[in-house]
Amino acid sequence: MLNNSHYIDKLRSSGLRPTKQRIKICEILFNTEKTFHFTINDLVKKISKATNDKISLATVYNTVHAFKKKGYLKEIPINSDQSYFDTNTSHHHHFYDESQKDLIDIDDADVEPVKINTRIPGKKIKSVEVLVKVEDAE
Amino acid sequence: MLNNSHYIDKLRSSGLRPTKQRIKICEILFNTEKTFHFTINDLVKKISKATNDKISLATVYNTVHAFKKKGYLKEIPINSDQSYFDTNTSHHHHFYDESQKDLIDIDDADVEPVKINTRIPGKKIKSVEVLVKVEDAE
DNA sequence: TTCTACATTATAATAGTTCTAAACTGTTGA
DNA sequence: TCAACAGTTTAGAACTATTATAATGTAGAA
Repeated sequence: MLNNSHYIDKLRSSGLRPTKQRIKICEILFNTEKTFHFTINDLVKKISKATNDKISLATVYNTVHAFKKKGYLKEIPINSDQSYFDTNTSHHHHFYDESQKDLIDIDDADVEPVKINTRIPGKKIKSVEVLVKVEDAE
Repeated sequence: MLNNSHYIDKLRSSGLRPTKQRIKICEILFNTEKTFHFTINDLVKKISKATNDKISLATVYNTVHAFKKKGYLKEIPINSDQSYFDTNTSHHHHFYDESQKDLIDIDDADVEPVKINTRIPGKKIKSVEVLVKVEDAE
């Protein structure tokens, strides 16, 4: 059994009740050193590997959306049949290998800051995402 | 009646048979001075406004995908419940107003070229897309 | 004109996601 | 401690965008 008090505090402090489902999902998403990308489907598989108490699909969706809203997850804009999420919420961009359907972080040091020299009146910038699509070089 | 020989040539030269459905869709997509963004649903509505001969949904999907493949349309990577396409195939980026679900072109002159100082071995870059999400400034 | 490969069509199927409404649970405060 | 309530979970239905199917139609070549 892991020490979950950290997650309990984290959840409670952001106004989310620390239910056992949410704590379990926190463990799966945030207990690793390395951050990673996942789809809902990936997460469901991880959950069923990690525990015998199954978590309903609706709860997985609810939780992922709640975590996204609280800033614990980021959604990555890709055209795909499913949504990709990232446990790395720090500023960074992505490669997307369409043939392999593989998402790869780009170290922020490897990207010159993107300068947008125009604004939309009455709007403020929420995020700037760069997606670099790659394919096999022949 | 418009002069469609241009579209007929365009279609034929790219190996697509110039059917009346494809020509009609060309008229709707490419007859305007200004380029624009659309979803499949938007396009279906435009078609039903523009003509009495309805075009089946499957054909609309087929045609949009064929046009995309030929480079007449670009798909814009956004997380959304539906895909967005752009009749502007030149290099440029986008603002996305999530509250209004509104996509806005960013003039390429207003964006400093995005420099990616890393590569994935064996892969070549296919596209670099910047998506700037905005929200209402309070 | 006839043939054939390509296109269109209506409809069914699929898949990701959201909704619903009932059961359950964490939290608060008496 | 316990009742009460709001927030949460759940199974399954519903929804929606998209793709597949298979029959019919059509453009283009011979």
